[in-house]
Amino acid sequence: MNVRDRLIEAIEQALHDLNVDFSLQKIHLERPANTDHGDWSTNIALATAKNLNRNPRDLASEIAATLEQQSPDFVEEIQIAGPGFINFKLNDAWLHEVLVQVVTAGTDSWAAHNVGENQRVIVEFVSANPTGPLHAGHGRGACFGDSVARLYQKCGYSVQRDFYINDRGAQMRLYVESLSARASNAEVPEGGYHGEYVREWAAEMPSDADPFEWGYQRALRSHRETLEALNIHFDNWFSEKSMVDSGAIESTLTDLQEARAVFESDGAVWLQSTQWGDDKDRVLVKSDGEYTYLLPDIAYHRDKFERADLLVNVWGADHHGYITRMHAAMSALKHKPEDLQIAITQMVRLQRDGEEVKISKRTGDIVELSEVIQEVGSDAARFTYLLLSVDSSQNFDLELVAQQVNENPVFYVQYAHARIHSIMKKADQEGVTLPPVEKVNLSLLNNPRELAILRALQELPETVLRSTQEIAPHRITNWARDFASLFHSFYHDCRIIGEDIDTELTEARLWLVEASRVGLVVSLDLLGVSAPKEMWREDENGESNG
RNA sequence: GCCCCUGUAGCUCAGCUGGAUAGAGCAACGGACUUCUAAUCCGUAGGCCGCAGGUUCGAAUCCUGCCGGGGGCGCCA
Repeated sequence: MNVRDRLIEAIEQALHDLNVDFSLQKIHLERPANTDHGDWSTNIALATAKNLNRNPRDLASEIAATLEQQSPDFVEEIQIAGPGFINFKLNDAWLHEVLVQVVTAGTDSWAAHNVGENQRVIVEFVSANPTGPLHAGHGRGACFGDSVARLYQKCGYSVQRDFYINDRGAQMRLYVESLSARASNAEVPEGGYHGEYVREWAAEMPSDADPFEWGYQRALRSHRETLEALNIHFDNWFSEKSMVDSGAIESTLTDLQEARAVFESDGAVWLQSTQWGDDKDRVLVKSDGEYTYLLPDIAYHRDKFERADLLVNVWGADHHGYITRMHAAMSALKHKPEDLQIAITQMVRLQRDGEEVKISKRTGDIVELSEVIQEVGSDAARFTYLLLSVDSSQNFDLELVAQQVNENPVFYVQYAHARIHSIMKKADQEGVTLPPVEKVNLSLLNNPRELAILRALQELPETVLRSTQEIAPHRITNWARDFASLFHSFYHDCRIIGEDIDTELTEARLWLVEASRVGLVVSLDLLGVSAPKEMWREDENGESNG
């Protein structure tokens, strides 16, 4: 049992002994921001005092006194502070235990959880129309979705990544017509696609090719290549058209009819989504007999629920209005709305040197995602996309993100990892043999820099869990950046290898370095960012000075 | 008009399942290389947390209203 759970248990016991009813309260144990307030703190006295009609500080004192009597050996001091907080100062040994736990778990297991219990999750993201290249905005959804999938995996879920392809309907038709028109030097149809890429692709298209099939494959290849450049791989590319052929769309409609969720009016078939809180009913089949986008999408979600227990969708801000109707449709099909989680990503504005970039210099169109990756690199693109909460709109400055400068945190974090490998290499060169961690005197690690690293590592599992629950990978990005900072400070203050460093201390610090490596690798992996073993800055002449 | 996101240091943003003195990066200023990579570190300065009420022992955080920014409100996808 870890320290936190043991503390909670001790508190519960104390409350029990005092006959304090805390059934309404969960015992909240947190690490105070200010280390003067101890290693752990609880507000339980504040939270329960009111119902008991007691003074919180008095209650806190009683709880503390009871705790003192049965206090676990690792507790060094218990203090009452402020309006009634109970603060625990722990022996540093608890952090040395953390070190052992981290290196024992290693990069595969540290911060991993079982909460998923192998439940199946489908994360659906990007799902761009196969009518043209991905643009910079798709990049955010792509990196976010992939990182969310990694988080679910880390939490013990069985994860699949889905890409839904709208390969039928009006948009697809217009795209194919535009492609054919360009191929034969005809006019692009009304409402068609005018982008430069249509010209380029039309020029590639063999004269005997079927424009629909060829155009579809060409767009898909473009998506796939761009996503692979970000190291994003989908398990399923799910075709909308395939559901027409398989009859899945028709049987979905039947299911909805049997659920009494649809009605006919004005020659159209409607989903009575107002039954489930929508502000109006929605058309499923138009009066001309065509499906709207909604019905195939419902059929697709029905299919996903056959393959998974939990669905996570990543949608752009322009789709937020569809959440209610999709939840309504799932409710009609007897699924729990909370089993369909929908994350909305806000807009991305591309900039260069602070100026908004609307148009690609190369194509004259919207800037393609592939151009962004080419300009800044995959690691910087991913880290930057994942730096902010997706609830905030993002200014993505190409100039800044491409630069290997201080303002760009991705290199700062990666550099911490590179430094670790430098240390390992040095240790190797110096012929240091590192004994197993149980044989090393970890109590020598008492420098505030060293202890700060262990505190942060201790927090990573909880950060991972929260990131997953909140579908918020930016928490990991921020953890990684803060952690890199702690590591750089430690590195600066604590020499690890040298003639004037005691062998025992070298050993303890090397294990701390290894634990740090675990933390960095775990967090970078959740972000899909590489952990390089070496990094050399290029000088002005573009030459490596390493 | 209705719905969603958002407003925190000069800039970009964390913090928002209520907690103690509101944090980080960058920019500014001042320091630190004989070292395992100075792509680093240390320090200083910088705040009516959009505004006004409310709930609470306690509000950046929750509720209501208002103001500003972005997005969405089709038998389009």
